[in-house]
Amino acid sequence: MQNKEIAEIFDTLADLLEIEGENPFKVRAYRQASRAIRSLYRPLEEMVRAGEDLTKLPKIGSRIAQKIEEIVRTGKLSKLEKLKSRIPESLLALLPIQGLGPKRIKMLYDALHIDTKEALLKAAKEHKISQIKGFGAKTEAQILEALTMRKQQGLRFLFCEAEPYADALTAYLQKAPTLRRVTIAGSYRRKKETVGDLDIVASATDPREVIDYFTKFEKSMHTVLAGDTRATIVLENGLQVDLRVVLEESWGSALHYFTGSKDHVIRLRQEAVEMGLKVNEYGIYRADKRITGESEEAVYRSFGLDLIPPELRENRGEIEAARNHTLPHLITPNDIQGDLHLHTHISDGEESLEAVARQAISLGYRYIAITEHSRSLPYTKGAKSDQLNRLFDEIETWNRDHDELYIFKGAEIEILQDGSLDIDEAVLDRLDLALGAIHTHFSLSKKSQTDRLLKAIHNPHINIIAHPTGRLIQERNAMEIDLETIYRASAQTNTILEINAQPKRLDLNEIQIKHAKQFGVKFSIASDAHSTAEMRYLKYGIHQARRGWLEKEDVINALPLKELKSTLKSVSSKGR
DNA sequence: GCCGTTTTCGGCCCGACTGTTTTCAGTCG
Repeated sequence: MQNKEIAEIFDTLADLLEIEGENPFKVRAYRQASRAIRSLYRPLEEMVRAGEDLTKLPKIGSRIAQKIEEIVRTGKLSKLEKLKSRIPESLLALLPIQGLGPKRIKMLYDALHIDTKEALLKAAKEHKISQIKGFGAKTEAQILEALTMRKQQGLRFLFCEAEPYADALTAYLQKAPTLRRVTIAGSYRRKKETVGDLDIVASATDPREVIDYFTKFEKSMHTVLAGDTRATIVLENGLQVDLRVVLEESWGSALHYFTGSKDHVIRLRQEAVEMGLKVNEYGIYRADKRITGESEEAVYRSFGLDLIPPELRENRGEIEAARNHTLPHLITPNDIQGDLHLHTHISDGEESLEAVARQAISLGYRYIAITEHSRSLPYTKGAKSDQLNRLFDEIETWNRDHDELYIFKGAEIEILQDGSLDIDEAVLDRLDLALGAIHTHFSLSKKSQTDRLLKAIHNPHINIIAHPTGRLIQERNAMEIDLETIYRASAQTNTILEINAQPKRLDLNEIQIKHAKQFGVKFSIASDAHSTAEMRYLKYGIHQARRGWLEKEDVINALPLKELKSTLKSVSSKGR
């Protein structure tokens, strides 16, 4: 039982209890516990087995600790099972529908026994919903419409999918009448790997004018709501966009509030209450007197905190660090000196060595590594030894003729099921840099998978473990691995862990990165590009690294060429 | 159900918008 699954049980419990009408604070306690569990480094299963005191964890008290123990022991939670016998679990599918919350779902169920989307659709079409007390024709129409929207399916967009729309909206809004400033806030500003919607904050002398202008955006399909200071539209691709417009004096407070995360903001508001202050999106107030709110710096300063970068605002220790002036100096794109995971048309890439090298130069890199797949993978068109040898000759020629960019002779070597490497010894000897990677057998037992990776980590030829957990966002779960063991072994052998920047991978994730760093692990942020265009993906890896609290010193491809070369040598002398 | 240098009881962030209310509940962020 993974932490994620335990967290899901508490989410389900919270949702069903809320529909049943349970005390909202109790419901929230379960949700907070769920979020806390998702942020944990260590598997709860392991902690329970070791008899550790779970109530030491934030948001976990004695009652929830007992429930976690029950879940780990039996795989189920009897309280939830009993609840399901009173309320059909299928009602949960109705919660994401815009405009439907727990109260109305309960009313629909009590009045018409609606317990599925299909039943809801049928009732709406037959105009039965508008006849229920508390519902009307507009609500019925709204439900019908919401049933066809993407958001109600609970789907999130990859950051890079939202990006072009974010850019287009920013450019569009900059021309809005009376506008002063505009910024995309929310999870997009925090650089999360996926975003549920776009939150935009603007300041203007006449907010209403900006709202009107916003709803006329050409890619808007539908206006969900539009008031004096707020509006919501849905774009052609189903992406929902919320705009909030404030006066210039509230810019900082509004930006802070709409950047979130929710946990971060609530935490600060709780502290505000203790300090006798009130915080809302318009400013910070003592009694009824407004103290500040014009900038984010000022907002944090009024709490005695340093400015916290958006990527860290998750209530995972950043507030304490800001108070102690120990926030990390996060790595920036300018720190990156090169990209250590790249493909050309020799394996499954699209372009030539020359094209990749030229692109690297235009990106300002000092070095790159070409890392073709080793032979065993049919779908990745693994390179044969003679092909690799010719490629390496070509690289050596390049390095002889060019000073501006150094190319490492690399390979992405398949780690076989037993942990051995799928590559010819002769090729191995010519490599400057070897990535070890897993592309098959994702569902081995935790023990076998961990042993498989450990063997590769201890292999003196392997410098970097590429996309260590194998997850694909919204497609494939991370492999079951004992990550602490992997971090410890990586640190001990100076084996680098990759932060793979492919938008669907972003592997390791931010929680794993932050945890691994505590073990002394070093990282490579790499694009894994299969075309020159994809080389720009590296920035998504930087997002992830920043969310994982990484500094320049944690990242080997922020090193100058000479130091990187000696670092790679020290890796291949591991275990000797 | 969690939490605690004012507390082991009594709090729990705060506000906008909509529809169906006849003064506000529900939903959302």
